[in-house]
Amino acid sequence: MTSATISSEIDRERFAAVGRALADPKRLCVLETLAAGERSVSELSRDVGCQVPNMSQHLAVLRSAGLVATRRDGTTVYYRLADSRVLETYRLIQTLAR
Amino acid sequence: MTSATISSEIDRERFAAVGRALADPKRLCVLETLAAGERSVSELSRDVGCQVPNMSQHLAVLRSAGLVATRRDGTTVYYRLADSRVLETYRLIQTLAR
DNA sequence: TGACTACTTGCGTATTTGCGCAAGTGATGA
DNA sequence: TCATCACTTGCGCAAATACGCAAGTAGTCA
Repeated sequence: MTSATISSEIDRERFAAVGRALADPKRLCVLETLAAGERSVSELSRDVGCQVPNMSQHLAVLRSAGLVATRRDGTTVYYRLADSRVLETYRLIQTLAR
Repeated sequence: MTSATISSEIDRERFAAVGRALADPKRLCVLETLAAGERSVSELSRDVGCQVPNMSQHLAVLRSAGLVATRRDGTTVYYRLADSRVLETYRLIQTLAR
């Protein structure tokens, strides 16, 4: 099939939320880091280069878009990619950006 | 390969521009419409349901992200999807949005 | 219970984005 | 050249977003 299914406005709003999650370089950096394995918030904060509260907010965006998942161990929260399609999508976007 | 390549900040900025282009429901509606074939600005404006200047701005975003291409015929500008990967990416995003 | 670590949330601010409306540009045809 | 159609650009405003900093919450351990 070459033609697209026409979505409802409500569905497009959800799809756009995924787009928004992918619309910030710091969040993309998070995805790249998580591709190597799960990381805590403070680790991500250090690797990406921003403050912990700011990282927490970025992670909330990724999380509510369903791109990352979490696991708690004691006081530490570990984030991971929610699905292999996340990286697949990001790679496609990379090839798309000329 | 499962691990991701770490990009430069400059590259991630370009990738994020693609994300931003995909971050608005009206622009996603444009992509769905263009999946059926090229359309003029006024046609898109009518189909998507917004004013022509607004559509022109949305198209500029999609264009500068490299997602759509144009062809001029007289006074009419026809827009089309720039690449089959655009729709491929959008479909992946659709499956990703739970 | 109290101190500590790890993270989240609230708040104020600067920047960006989407939109409507008006004005500008560019190609066509009388 | 002038009028017209199709589109783009400029401008002002409201809403959304990213950020830093302060405060709050949650789990652990003495």
